[in-house]
Amino acid sequence: MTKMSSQSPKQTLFAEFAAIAKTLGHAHRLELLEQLAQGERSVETLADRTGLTVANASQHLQHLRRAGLVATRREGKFIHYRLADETVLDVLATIRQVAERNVAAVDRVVRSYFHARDDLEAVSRKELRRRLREGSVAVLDVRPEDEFALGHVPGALNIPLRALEARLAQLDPAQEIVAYCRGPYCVLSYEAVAALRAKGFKARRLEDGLPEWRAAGMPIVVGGA
Amino acid sequence: MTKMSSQSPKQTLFAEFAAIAKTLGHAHRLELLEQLAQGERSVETLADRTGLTVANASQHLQHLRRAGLVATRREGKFIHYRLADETVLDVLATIRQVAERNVAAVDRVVRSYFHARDDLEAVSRKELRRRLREGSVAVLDVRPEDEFALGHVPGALNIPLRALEARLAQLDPAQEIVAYCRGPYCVLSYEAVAALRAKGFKARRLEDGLPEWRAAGMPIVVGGA
DNA sequence: AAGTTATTCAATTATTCATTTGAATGTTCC
DNA sequence: GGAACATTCAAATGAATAATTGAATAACTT
Repeated sequence: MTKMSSQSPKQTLFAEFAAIAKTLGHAHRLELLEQLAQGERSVETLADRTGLTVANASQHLQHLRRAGLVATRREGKFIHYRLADETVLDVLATIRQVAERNVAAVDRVVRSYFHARDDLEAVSRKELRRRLREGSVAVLDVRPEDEFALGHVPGALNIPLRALEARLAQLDPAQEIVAYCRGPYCVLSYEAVAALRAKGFKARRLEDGLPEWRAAGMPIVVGGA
Repeated sequence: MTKMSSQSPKQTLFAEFAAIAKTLGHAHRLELLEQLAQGERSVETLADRTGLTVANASQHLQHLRRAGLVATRREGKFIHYRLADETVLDVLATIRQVAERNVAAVDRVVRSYFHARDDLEAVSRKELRRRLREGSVAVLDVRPEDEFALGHVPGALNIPLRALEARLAQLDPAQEIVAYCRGPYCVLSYEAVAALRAKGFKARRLEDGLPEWRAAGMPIVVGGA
């Protein structure tokens, strides 16, 4: 990265910025970062979640670490990776923004697969916080248990999407339900809302997902089910 | 980019995001974008400013265009490139932020070459706007004439850095001077401030540069010297 | 100390990328 | 129409990157 000492300071900086961008320039690494946005993770877990081999995940993670995007912590035989910084999420968010605005293909996918927009309008973070205080809403976290354990919205009930059908009895049909999952492009909460509505529940999505909730400084509870 | 139709929507999106990031992952392209942040430019001008051959600049520009980061407009024999969107600047800014926070090499360069921090504290945009209204300050644009012509702070005097020494007489020694140039890592204004101070002027830098001023919604004047 | 497990390293192969060169478009000007 | 110019294209080169494999570390367990 910093081989040439004979370049101007500006060129040095641009080379470093480029190195960061280049590191973000791979779908697998973005997936790893999305996972890490939920919380700390071991290499094996990450490999599992992203469908990569352990060796391959390890390589990509090291790439991310060299670029300063993630950090590690050893605990026994495990090495836990985490995002280096909240600003990493900001970069991802701005890239999304550029893509949604300027890449037709992205706009198309987002429109067709995600926001069946007019239909499933999302609840804003502020609105959810207000209604949590009032107690006028039930919050449903449809992510896997372990992600829930790493942090969730206070008072949220954790029912992973695949278990939802079987556990409908735990939900109060009288109260409106707000479902959330991993982030803006996580389909879990969309599917949860669709499933709940089919069963006659009043349900909506939270805008984005837990990492964005956390990043916005909203309250988080850490710990078991 | 969009070859596989057999992937999930999320994977499609991540692949598109990665394509954008990868496009940003080259120092030359970042330099081109920095130039474009000043305003529209022809290929030859861009090649000139960045020290690239025309063919090479053209290739990189097309790469940027394919990624949706820049747009073009033909005018006679010239093809003018411009940023596709203001959000492109946001991505660059967040990458800078991550780099300054998490890459030691960047922090080092920024500290040593740029903010001789405590010494040359920058004027905020808001403060400059206020003082412009009051008329309690002289604004100095030290970029080349053509960049000045593409847009500048109202009332700014344009003296490119290399002409500064010769044109000191145009400046009022009684009034404080605020100098600016292309952006956070443009050295021109640092050097201008240093030069002015050496001559006994009271001078400070504007934070960042013109593109950021513009992006913040501050007033801009377009047109000749 | 030997075995187990999590992660990384090193070496290999296939692929993609950056740059240069010279030719090809498309536009203006005469 | 033909010369002059700005830009792009196509092909070729060398360099960098991604994924796989099997071996090497490093920590825990017994």
